[in-house]
Amino acid sequence: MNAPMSIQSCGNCGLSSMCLPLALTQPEMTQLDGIIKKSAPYRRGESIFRQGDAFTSIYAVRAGMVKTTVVNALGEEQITGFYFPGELLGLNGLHENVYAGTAIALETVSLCEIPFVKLDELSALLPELRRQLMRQMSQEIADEQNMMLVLAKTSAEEKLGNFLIRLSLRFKRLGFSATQFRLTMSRVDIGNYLGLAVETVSRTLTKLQQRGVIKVAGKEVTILDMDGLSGLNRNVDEPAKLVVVG
Amino acid sequence: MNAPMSIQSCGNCGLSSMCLPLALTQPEMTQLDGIIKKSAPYRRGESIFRQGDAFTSIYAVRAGMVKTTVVNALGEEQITGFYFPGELLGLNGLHENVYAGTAIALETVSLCEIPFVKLDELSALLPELRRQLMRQMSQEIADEQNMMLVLAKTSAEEKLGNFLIRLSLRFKRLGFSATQFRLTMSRVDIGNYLGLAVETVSRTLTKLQQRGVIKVAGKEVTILDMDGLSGLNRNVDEPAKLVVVG
DNA sequence: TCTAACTATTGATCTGGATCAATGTTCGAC
DNA sequence: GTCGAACATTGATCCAGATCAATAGTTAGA
Repeated sequence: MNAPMSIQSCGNCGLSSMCLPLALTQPEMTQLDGIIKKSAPYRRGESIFRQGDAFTSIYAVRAGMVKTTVVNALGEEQITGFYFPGELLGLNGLHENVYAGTAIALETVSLCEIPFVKLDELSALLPELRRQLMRQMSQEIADEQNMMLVLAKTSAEEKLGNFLIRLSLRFKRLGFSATQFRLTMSRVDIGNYLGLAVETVSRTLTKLQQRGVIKVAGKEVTILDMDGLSGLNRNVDEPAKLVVVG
Repeated sequence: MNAPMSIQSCGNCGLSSMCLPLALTQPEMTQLDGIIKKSAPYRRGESIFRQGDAFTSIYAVRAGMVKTTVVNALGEEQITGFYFPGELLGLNGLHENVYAGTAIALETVSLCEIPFVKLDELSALLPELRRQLMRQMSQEIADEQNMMLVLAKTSAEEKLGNFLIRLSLRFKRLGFSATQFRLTMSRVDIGNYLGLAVETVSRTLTKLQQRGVIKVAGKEVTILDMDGLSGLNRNVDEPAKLVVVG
């Protein structure tokens, strides 16, 4: 009944720290303050940038959750990520000076905007900022490679299990409960992201609940058996077979 | 019968240009020369770095093709990319100072090695190097997001079509024929990369050949109908339906 | 040159998840 | 509150691609 609460965090995120764990001196921070702009809040469904737009800025999420998508020539859309407070949007835009995807607010979202021109100047002046930016890009590359593994290899159960665990870790990092949280995104979004039909997402969540691994009530999820969730595995019954044989 | 020819390129790749399209002044190039090391050749199957190894260097491919893989907790392996001359390896390692995947030579490969410590110093001194590195990272992020779309959404035919087209574009960029080339990697590797069983790769290639879109002879591939390949689409017959209705 | 071990193709069968269909639930706007 | 639209669940059926199986072809090494 309450307005849905967006993920508020970044309490430690002054503008000057760019939502990043940066160790800067006071003059450096002052320097950043003049450049990083706090954006007006975006509402649910609004786009922050669109695929093909001229690349102008990188954004750091301050509050709320954002999804990013890419569209191919056939018009098929794929969700490429969900972004939490403290994470960076637009890192795929430096390449051709055009955003390679679209970013859409899943709830009320506020951002820091870092104009790229300025960022380039600053990179030269603030080595720690440059390093942090590269680390974040590196992290994104690693994350996406792991996502490729999930998409290519796993069953519906494994995909959902992996998805919930990764959400859990990120809520935890933000200081929220790792075992109980709200799915900001719709089932359709989850399905799109994981390469599953909505119906399969629904069925699989039900199945996991029946098995006592999680509890689902609408958007509210509770993880009851973290090991069970992370151990999801095509061959769980193989050890049992061995017992029988013996 | 001949020893398989590795992809030789980077004729324009002096060590000092790091296999990258960099516009540097002469003193800058001299500076780079002292830092970038030309590696001894790696043989087919040898690893350049392994998942979990301490991150020391970024590598630029000079000749030959490399595959990268990630392994998850269950030991499932996923090929995350094939790397051509001029492309960079190890970009996912900056994050935690550990390589987040393994790189393996698919044929005889030679590399440039750029020690990261030095790279960090240089980034401050050579803005163009820093920008280029960031562009490459950005490119990799965008590529992987597109791969997520391919993995999540497309049929076996679309996957293979997309795969062949992307190979084609890269051969073209290296100055080779865009319509006739050799698949350096095995069918198993292709299947793993695209999330398909080997048998499906084989069958689908045969099907595409029967349809006259490509010609396959072992590892040798000829693209006969580029548009047919790129237009692979679940709903190709829908326009026809409309005609019938009218 | 021969052999053993990969690598690739082709066929037969099976199945997980897509698709189609119907119903139930939630939520924002009024 | 109540209406309509979007979102979610559940059931029935179907099919693309996995898996199992057998056969070729290719390649490295003795």
